[in-house]
Amino acid sequence: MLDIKFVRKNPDLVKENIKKKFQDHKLGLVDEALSLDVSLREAKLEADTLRAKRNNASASIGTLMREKKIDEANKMKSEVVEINKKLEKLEQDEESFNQKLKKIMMTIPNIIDDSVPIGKDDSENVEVKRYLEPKVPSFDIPYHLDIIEKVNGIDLDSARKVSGNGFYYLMGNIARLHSAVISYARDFMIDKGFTYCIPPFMIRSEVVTGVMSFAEMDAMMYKIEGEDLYLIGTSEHSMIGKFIDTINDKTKLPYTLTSYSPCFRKEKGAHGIEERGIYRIHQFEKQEMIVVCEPEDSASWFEKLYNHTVDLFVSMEIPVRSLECCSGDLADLKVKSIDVEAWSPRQKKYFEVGSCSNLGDAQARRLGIRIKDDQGNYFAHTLNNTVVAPPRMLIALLENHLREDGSINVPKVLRPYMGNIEVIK
RNA sequence: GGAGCAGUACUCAAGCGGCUGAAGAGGUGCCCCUGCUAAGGGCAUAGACCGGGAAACUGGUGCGAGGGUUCAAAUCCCUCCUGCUCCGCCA
Repeated sequence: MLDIKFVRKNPDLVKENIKKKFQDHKLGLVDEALSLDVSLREAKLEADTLRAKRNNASASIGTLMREKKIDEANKMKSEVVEINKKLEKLEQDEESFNQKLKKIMMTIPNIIDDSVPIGKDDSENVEVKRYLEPKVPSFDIPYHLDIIEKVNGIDLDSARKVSGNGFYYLMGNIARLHSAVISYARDFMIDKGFTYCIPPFMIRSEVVTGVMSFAEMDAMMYKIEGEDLYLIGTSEHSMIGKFIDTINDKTKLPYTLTSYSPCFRKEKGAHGIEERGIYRIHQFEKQEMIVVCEPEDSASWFEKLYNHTVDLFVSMEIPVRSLECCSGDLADLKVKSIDVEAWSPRQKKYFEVGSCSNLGDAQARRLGIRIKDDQGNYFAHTLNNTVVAPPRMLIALLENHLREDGSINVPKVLRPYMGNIEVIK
């Protein structure tokens, strides 16, 4: 969400940015917002003047009553009643202008970073760099589910019976591998100086509507019946929620947090649940990182964040690449975004295992996350990035560490978390 | 989950319909006094958000949140949230 003052001063820049994102249908919104802004300020000025009159009149009624000048007081009272009648309409206008303006401002995209490549959709995303050589072994790599089933690592039949499609029982060493990845990722991030955090897994509707749009909410969030609570779709929800409406002491920044949580998603719409496997499911676990920092530091944090994910995967000997989101594929709130993709030797292509975003001050403005110094206060910048989401990343791990006999090599860094097992058979 | 009490500025706290945008105390800052220390005196100290104005300045909102009653709400009523105490129930 942009600052309306910024739009007032730079309408052309805002329009230019919309064009860069190939959302020309939104161009009209800029002028619409500006004219609503004018109407809103006019209504506000008029209403404020009336409110000032009312405050004065009410104060003098008090004085008159004390002096027992009842008649005069009653006369004033009826004046105030008149003012209130006029105000009623004006206040409605104020409210409706404000709502409309806010709604439009929510859909005007954030100004993207100059470095973001221009492109229409995800087909024009740009590979930034590859890490480790993407190898294809001489033997065939089976579908990930088959790999896991061969080592008795999953029970989908029971999960379907107990919870339905989109759930799984991870079993034995695969379950252990899953936990090992989470534990390793946690320690990896702690070593990078992040503060480990286990957040609430349910959040109030107030927070939900703060951190996402209604459409997203409908497509993703599970509601707890009879409670004003939703299961989180990612720990980012609780982690950013932690900072809603806060004024943060400049000296305490940056906040660099890494959080663990299960994630619950309806996955309604677009893709749906895959029939076979653990690529897209209703419940998974994720280690996340978020940063709340000074505006001038967000660009450098962005670089650090996605590189942490890259380093983590490289340390597990999984080839990855960084892929920059082009302008057209970039979500409206984001200034810049890079996906980390892992190599799939089966599909002979990379697939997404993490996503790193710099939101600039857009999220902070929307949620009221501010920084205070002796000059005053201003909006923080926020960033978030996946450290690792094991069920999905397990696909990459299994495919890249599969041996010809169907056993799975445990990456060295994970062995301490696996009772020093070297191979899963 | 039940019962009771509470939520006011950096902190504690008074106020319980108009004279309160908020007494008082502490803290903090500046100044004075004191050989040093302990102590004392004076002055200042609501941040935030949204408007208007070239500016000086000025209007509005704001006493946990949201509604309501009233000419007028920190103050009365309702809902919710949070904290504390007791009971119940549990890892």
